[in-house]
Parts: sequence; C-alpha cells; structure tokens
Amino acid sequence: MAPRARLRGLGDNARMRISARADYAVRAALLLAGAEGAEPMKAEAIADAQEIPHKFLEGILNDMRRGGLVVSQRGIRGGYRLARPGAEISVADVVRAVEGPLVSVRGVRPPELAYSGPAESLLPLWVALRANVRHILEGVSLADIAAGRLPDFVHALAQDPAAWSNP
Amino acid sequence: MAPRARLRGLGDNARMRISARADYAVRAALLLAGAEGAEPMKAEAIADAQEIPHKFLEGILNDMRRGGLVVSQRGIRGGYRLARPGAEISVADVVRAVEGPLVSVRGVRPPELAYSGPAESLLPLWVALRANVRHILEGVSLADIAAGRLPDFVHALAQDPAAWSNP
DNA sequence: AAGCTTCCCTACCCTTTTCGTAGGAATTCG
DNA sequence: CGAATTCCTACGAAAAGGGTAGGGAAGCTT
Repeated sequence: MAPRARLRGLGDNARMRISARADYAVRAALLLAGAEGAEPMKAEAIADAQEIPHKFLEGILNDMRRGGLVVSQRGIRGGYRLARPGAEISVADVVRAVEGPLVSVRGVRPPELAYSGPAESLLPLWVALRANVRHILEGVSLADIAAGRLPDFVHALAQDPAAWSNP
Repeated sequence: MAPRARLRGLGDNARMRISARADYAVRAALLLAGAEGAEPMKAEAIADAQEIPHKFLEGILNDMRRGGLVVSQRGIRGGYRLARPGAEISVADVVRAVEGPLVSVRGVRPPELAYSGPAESLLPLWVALRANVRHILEGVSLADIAAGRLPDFVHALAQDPAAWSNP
C-alpha cells in the first residue's frame, strides 16, 4: 500500500473546480459500470477499491440514488447497481446529481444574469463556456471511460501535450 | 423528490463556478478597455458604473495590478488604466490574476492526479475539459467583448438556443 | 422470529473560501 | 499644505467543503 501523499492545507484556489464529491461520485459510478450484470456492489467495497472515505461515499451514493442514477438494495445481499446501462449515463449526469448545475456565475446560472455597458457581451461568453463544458461532460459516458475509449473529440483534446502543462 | 430550497443570490451550489471576484474583475477590465487613451479611471467610478461594492473592487484592482494587467496612479488625478491594449488581454488572464488556476480537481491541477482501475481514463477527461475551458477563455480578449464581437468559434456556441436553457 | 448486514437519515464538526467592511498609511496633484 | 486617491492590513459573518458519528429501517438467512 503506497502511502499516498495527500497534500492539502495549502490554499490552492481555483474557481472552476471539480470537487471531491464529484470526483468520488464519478469513480464510484465507474466501478458500478464495471460490475454491470453482477451482484450489487456494497458501498464499503467501492470505498476500499477507490480509497474513498466510506461514510462520505454513502452520502454520495444516496444523492445518486435520489437522482435516479443508481438503485440500492438493503440487507445482507444488498448494495448498489446502476439504474441504466453505463453507456446511457454521462459524466454530466453524475456531476449534476451530486452538485447541481455544472456552471454558475456568482451563484446563478448564466441566463439569469444581466450586464450593462461594455460588459453586455460577457453574457454570451459565459453561455458559450457553459455550452462547451456541457458538450464535453454530456458527450462522455461511464462506459466510454470504463472501456478506456473516450470519444474522438475528447481524445483529441487530451492528446495535445499543451493540455497537460500547468502555466 | 423534494427540490432543494434555493435562496436567491448566494447559496447556490455549483462546482464549475465563476466567482463574484472573477466576474467583477472582468467587468472592471472591460470598462478600462473602453476608456483606453482617456484619463485613468477611478475605482469608485468603475464601482458605480457596474454596481460593484467599491472597497471590494479596490482589492480586485490591486490583484490585477500585481498581475501586471493594470497600472495605477495615486493622487487627485489618479485611477487605473490597462497595462496593455485590451486586444492583448484575455479573459483567462483576468481570471487567473484574481483567482489562480482555471480548473482544479479536488484542489489540485489535473496532471497531479492518479487514478486506478476503471477510473484510469478519467484523467484525460479532466485534462480535456481544462483544455477546452482554456481554449475559450484564452481565445477571447477584452477588446472582443467590449466591441461586442466574440470570435466565431465562441459566437457559434452562444448562438445555439440550447445553450441558453437550464435543464 | 432473531440476528445479521446493509442501506438510509440526521446531526454535528472543523477548516477554508467567499464576499465583503473598516480604518488608516502612502502618494500625488494643485 | 491639503485634498483626493490608491494601497495595505485586519477583521468578520456566512457558506461551502470534506468528513465523522450514531442510530433507525429494511432485507436476507437461518
């Protein structure tokens, strides 16, 4: 067991961020996608496999259940299964189930904003940004990731070495 | 399913968010872009024009000065000017000056992450997402917005009516 | 029915971030 | 000098982020 360095505490501030919740949720869903057809998977098994705090994960799985993404079963043979095939669940579905809207500006969704003066064209910019984020996250399914085959338009973006550098 | 109570204004949860700081910063910069060549603009004038709390804005302008985006002048004829022409300052420049990295996952930038099992291809997805956000925010300059002419590839995204709907 | 086991629900806790406000020091102009 | 304006530090309330704890409800298995 490699002692994974969990560096935290230093204020790494970034505004467009994927939270731990969302990251954990997607990873859990990916495990479920890999176990399709088999027995339901227990929260603790998922937590162990992906190194996610298991009580925290329980809450996340619950959100996904409320969002209709997974179905649960209690009791000794209980656990979680995907509610639909992994090919029909997008990453956007998962993120939205545990976090709400994908993109917001000052706490509201872009269409609710009102700008004046030279900032008027700022609104279409935020809308375009959101559309682009949606395009990516809605265009990738759990099955895609589990199979290691991202859609071409995503794969192409990730191929660019510049995409991997931190400026 | 009970819809979560959503207070207006703040308290809305979304993970890829443009903070008030970033939004204010861009709007202030746009005003400065519109006043290029004229006298330096005072923080209070910007605050009034864009309805931004003026002491809060002062701090934001200061961050932009430290980031080399604006230059300031003290005293009775003081104020702020852009350090470079608005056509040479991107929205990404502004956002980064006041908030740091554009995208992070669980507090770190994507290349620092390590995934295992079926989540392995999650990393290229986050990287692609970041590349796309960068592409948009780095591809639009203050002058573009102030002139109301977004680049074609952004304009096209904003044209789609679906981009304006909240699912 | 008893007893596990597992999900489900509520409440709490601590730290960091967010969005500001307040007051004053430093600088520049007239 | 004196007024205006930027610059700096500190403080503060509220929310979000990331968990923990404990127990209730439901479903097997025997």
